[in-house]
Amino acid sequence: MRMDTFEAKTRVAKALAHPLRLAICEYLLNIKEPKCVNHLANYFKKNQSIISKHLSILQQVNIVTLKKEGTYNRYTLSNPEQIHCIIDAINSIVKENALKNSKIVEMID
Amino acid sequence: MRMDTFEAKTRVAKALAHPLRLAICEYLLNIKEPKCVNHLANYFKKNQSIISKHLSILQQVNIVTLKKEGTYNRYTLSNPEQIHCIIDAINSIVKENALKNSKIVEMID
DNA sequence: TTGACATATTCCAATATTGGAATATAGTGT
DNA sequence: ACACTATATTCCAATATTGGAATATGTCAA
Repeated sequence: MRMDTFEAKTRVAKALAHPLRLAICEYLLNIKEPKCVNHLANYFKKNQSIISKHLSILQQVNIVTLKKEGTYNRYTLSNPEQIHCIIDAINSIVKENALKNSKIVEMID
Repeated sequence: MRMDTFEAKTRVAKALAHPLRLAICEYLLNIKEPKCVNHLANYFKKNQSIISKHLSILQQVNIVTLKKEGTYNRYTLSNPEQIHCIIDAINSIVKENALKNSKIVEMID
């Protein structure tokens, strides 16, 4: 198995592996509209520079696309279907884990 | 938006965000059989301790399940369908990026 | 019990990621 | 040119992740 193939895949996975970046992706997925840095900063109650940096990380692996409109930089998901698949799958795993843990708690009680 | 929800999701995403762990998942997905640490160590040409540690990380978020058989610890994917979705989606994004980059190279030529 | 094998864990140094503050860049209107 | 707004980037200290070596645990069979 060639490991170098996995470097590119890992870059994408890493880009998603941060709570704020994952939240931004889920938000952009639901809102279905390009959103600017300031809007996201207000929405997530974070510094503009933090949001900008995280968007840059997402953009580097083409999870997100930037469209400039005047002074506004509006970001959208580049591949909404794929991001949808990933987020759904992750949510499903997390839900199953929560369910499993609650059953373990029942056994202890 | 509640950020604490994303902590659990991020744990899963982080577990996948490593070239060897992603490769292990893809391998287990294709092989469809529980594999032991030693087998994976040989296959990926890595130390037993490295493989064991990465499997432990995958197990902590229930990406992988351990079945003990004598001295052998055999690991399988806990949620093959979801992992399949995630890996397919990541591969699709990576492929699209490669295509896009090759087109940019064409434009330069 | 002892040895052999399979696996897990601990410790540690190197490296990577992170957030915050400050600074830089860029566009728009006056 | 200037101020104003939106965004990006740089620098830095704190924290997290990593691989490798050594060590510990666990199982079986002689």
